[in-house]
Amino acid sequence: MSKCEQCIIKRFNALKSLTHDELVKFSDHKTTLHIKKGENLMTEGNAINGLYCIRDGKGKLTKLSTNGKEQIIKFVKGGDILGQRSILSDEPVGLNATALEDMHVCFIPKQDIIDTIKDNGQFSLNIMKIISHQLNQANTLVSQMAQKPVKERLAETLITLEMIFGIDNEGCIDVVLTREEIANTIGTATESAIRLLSNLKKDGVIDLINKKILILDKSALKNMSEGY
Amino acid sequence: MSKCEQCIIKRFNALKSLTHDELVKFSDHKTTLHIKKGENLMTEGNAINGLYCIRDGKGKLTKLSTNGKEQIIKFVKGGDILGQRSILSDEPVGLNATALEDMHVCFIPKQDIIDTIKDNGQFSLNIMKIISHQLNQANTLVSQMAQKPVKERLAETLITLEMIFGIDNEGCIDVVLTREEIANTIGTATESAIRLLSNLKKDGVIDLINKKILILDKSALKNMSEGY
DNA sequence: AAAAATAAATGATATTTATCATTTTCATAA
DNA sequence: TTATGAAAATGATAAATATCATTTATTTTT
Repeated sequence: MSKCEQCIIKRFNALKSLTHDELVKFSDHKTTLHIKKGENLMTEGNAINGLYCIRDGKGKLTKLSTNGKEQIIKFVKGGDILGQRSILSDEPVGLNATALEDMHVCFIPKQDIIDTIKDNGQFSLNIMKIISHQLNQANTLVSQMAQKPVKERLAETLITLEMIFGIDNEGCIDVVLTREEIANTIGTATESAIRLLSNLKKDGVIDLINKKILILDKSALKNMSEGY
Repeated sequence: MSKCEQCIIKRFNALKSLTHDELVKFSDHKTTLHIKKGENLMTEGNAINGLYCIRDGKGKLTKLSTNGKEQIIKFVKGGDILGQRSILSDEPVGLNATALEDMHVCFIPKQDIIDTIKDNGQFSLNIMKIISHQLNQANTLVSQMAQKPVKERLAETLITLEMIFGIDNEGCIDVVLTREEIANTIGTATESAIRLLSNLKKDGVIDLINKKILILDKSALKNMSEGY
């Protein structure tokens, strides 16, 4: 099994501030999971007993609302860590984490994380920074969901998806989502999302290639996301 | 000027884990502010150089969306602390904090907070817990805003307001909000909020006494907030 | 490769919500 | 105290969005 000390992924997240000894400890205690597309890594309401570090693959973080609809709160990919919020607040997991494609994930036991937070001030601060940043993002999202019409939210979401997942060699946003998942991201009915996407294609703003989306006119999308 | 060591407010927030020496240091360095109704304590986009601890009074945390509308993200009151997210992530303030009524607020310089986070593991953990909890709340709010219709969001909001601010001696929710502020909380037009409140009154679920709201049938509201 | 299942697309319509216009109520200061 | 302005309320209408029904396309299974 590969070792944390040599793992390239850690350069991109809070684990970069770990000492060599801490990395060795993590490496000794970690387990590696293979999550297949559609499977859950974490489930809303469950207790969690460690931190997940995504090596590769893509996932969605969702919340089930009381009316049974799924809301996608955030997308994740290699380098992201999951579970820190729940570990720190000692609350159950607040979101479902589901694989959008096969994922490799390392699991580090809770006690190692807690110990390291106490010992390593820089690590502690990095984790705080991540959560603080996520809180800011979530607040922004609340405002957007509450104030922006569906069309603007879709435009915003397409830009965000390209930023998160980048583009493939055809220029398409490098993630495959169903229309339903797009609808659940912007908080609208699937049919509404389909119609708006069709309109964007008709207007030459995007193209729909196989299961992926190609942004043709990003500045048009940007304007649209701001209500112009 | 009163001293942090003797302040009763600190029992209700992260400051309760401070040592006597730390409290004395905070007390020596703190300044006390009097924020009048309508005035801003923090402004979105500005840098912040300390932590605010609310002694008394009530406030709203808002965000201005690109179309110029105000979204209320959260309400605050005595015992709450403000600015921790910005201090930790070293980012500008993400929200405006505005007094809903006159407030007394203590300001503790950033460096004292940072030093204490490094020295006092329990304080550090408490701050993390607060932010983690807020992140969970914000994620829930995203889902509610995106998935629930306006009527359900209003019902939810009324219950939340009563939980946060409690009731006065007439049984009314103990905060005065304009219709516009209620609309900006649930993310709808002022007229829509007014109409829904009038309907709730007509149906005997709430009463509108002076500038305050009295919840008459909480279980009806609860059902309504869940779509029944 | 055909059949079955799932996802995407489209149309018709209903419902929700916003906007604009006007009136009424309430608070505040000249 | 009345004049002035703001907030609240109400009506009429328009726009946005959801729902339901149906068709077409795409995957998956047999």
